[in-house]
Amino acid sequence: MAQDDVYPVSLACGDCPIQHRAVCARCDSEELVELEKIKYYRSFEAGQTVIWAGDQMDFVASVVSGIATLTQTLEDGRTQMVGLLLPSDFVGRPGRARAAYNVTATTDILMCCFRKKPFEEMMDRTPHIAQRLLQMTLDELDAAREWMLLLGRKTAREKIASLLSIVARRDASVNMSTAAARMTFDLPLTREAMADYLGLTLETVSRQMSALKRDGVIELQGKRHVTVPDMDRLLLEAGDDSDGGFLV
Amino acid sequence: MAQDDVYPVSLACGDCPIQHRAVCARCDSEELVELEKIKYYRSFEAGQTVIWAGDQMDFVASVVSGIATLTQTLEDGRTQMVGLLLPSDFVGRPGRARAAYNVTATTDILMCCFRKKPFEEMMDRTPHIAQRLLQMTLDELDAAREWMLLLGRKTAREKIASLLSIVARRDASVNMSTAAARMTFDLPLTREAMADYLGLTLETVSRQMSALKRDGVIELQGKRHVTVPDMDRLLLEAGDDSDGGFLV
DNA sequence: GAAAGGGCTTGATCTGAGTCAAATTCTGTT
DNA sequence: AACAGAATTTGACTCAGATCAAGCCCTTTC
Repeated sequence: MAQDDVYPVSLACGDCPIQHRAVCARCDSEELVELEKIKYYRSFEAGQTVIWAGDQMDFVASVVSGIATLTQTLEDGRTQMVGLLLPSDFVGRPGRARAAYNVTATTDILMCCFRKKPFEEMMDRTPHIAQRLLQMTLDELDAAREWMLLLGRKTAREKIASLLSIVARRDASVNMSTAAARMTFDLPLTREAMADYLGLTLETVSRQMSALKRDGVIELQGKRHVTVPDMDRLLLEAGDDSDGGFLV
Repeated sequence: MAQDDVYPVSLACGDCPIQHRAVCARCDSEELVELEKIKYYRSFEAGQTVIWAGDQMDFVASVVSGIATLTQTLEDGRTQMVGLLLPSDFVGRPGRARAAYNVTATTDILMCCFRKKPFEEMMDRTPHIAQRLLQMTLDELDAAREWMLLLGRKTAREKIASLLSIVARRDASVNMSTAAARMTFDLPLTREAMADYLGLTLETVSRQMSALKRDGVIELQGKRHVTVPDMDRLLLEAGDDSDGGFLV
């Protein structure tokens, strides 16, 4: 994906069919053109820390390609992942200066950045941007709260099933397919990262993955490729009554 | 508190010394006057459900007095509190129609409401409101993420200590006192509500409260009045390295 | 002031997930 | 193809917190 083909569309538009990806030709609005003028790119390798908690943040950014994680840490090293940054997701905030969590690249990533000052000035001129940013933040807040339910009240098995169904759903929306009964996807996380996300240990994650496999809920090809023979069964295991609505 | 004395200041202003309370005379700005024109009030008794998950939301609102909780529930009844609504806190969102969680009054509450349509029109005219709302939402997101760390990685004792220090801090900011070493405050939650907030059972909450009392970290007068002889000790028990920054 | 009921505490026991340790599979490299 | 190192799985054991079950302490009510 060449840099110059990329637009940070999620900031300008919430209605694109491929809204969770970075490129959308339909979005060539005025705001987008303005955003284009003040953007610049930074790339990071897998494993690199993009932002340290406590860092002075003089920019905001949106992920163009790759995956990064938001994590919080206790002094003694216990860590909890608090968010996943996927292409088109936004990080940083206007105003206040210090980062509240670490952002680490899981794969090689490319980020589309805006220095804070011009970005804020632009927000003042085009209310649409602030409103879109508000929408996105509210969605993230809903997702965070759904995650709180998972962390506080679900069993290890339910947690794993929930995570798998979220990754599957995201994958489905990328592929634009309707939610098929049977589907296959890649797990972009190590067992350790899954554990940090779910508030478990990696051993427990591994055991529950094996259990789900033994019970026929999932099939594994290698460690990272997952096939779900029956999506409804997986959702049942996840314990969500609603039809989902997780956002990742 | 007479209704007519009340302004939903948090929407108009983020800089008031009493920003987490509802009344601020300094805030008589133009936006505030506009907000005044479209507001109306609703009150609820303790125990009443203000909003059901899935409800059509045709209004947004800000708490004037009293306390309400946001909760999410699994089919089988397991519940997780995902937020606390205190005076000046905001609930609801422009755009999208359905509520994602239950809102229940803990005490009698008074809410300052705005029908969605006029509120959105106003947001279009005064970008300041959208930006302020964005700030508030980002603060809530940070708080939610800090809570995820608590739910995923802290021990029962640390969870209790964290909750106490949050309530204490909020109380301190209300009383405008500097963080004193020794302080006394009211716990506005039952043991069961604390359990739902912390992802524990009420028995465990009770046991840990007793343990903290036995160890001299807190003193209890009755069930709801807490004295913390040494705030630093409590913060140490909470396991947070940082100087806090929780928002409730 | 007796009874009733809700909130809270305490005890005994159980269990799901953590811990520690070892074996296994996968990956890339020479 | 053999090796090295990391990621993952599996096993044995432990323990923090859940569950089940009384009992206690306040209010409220008659």
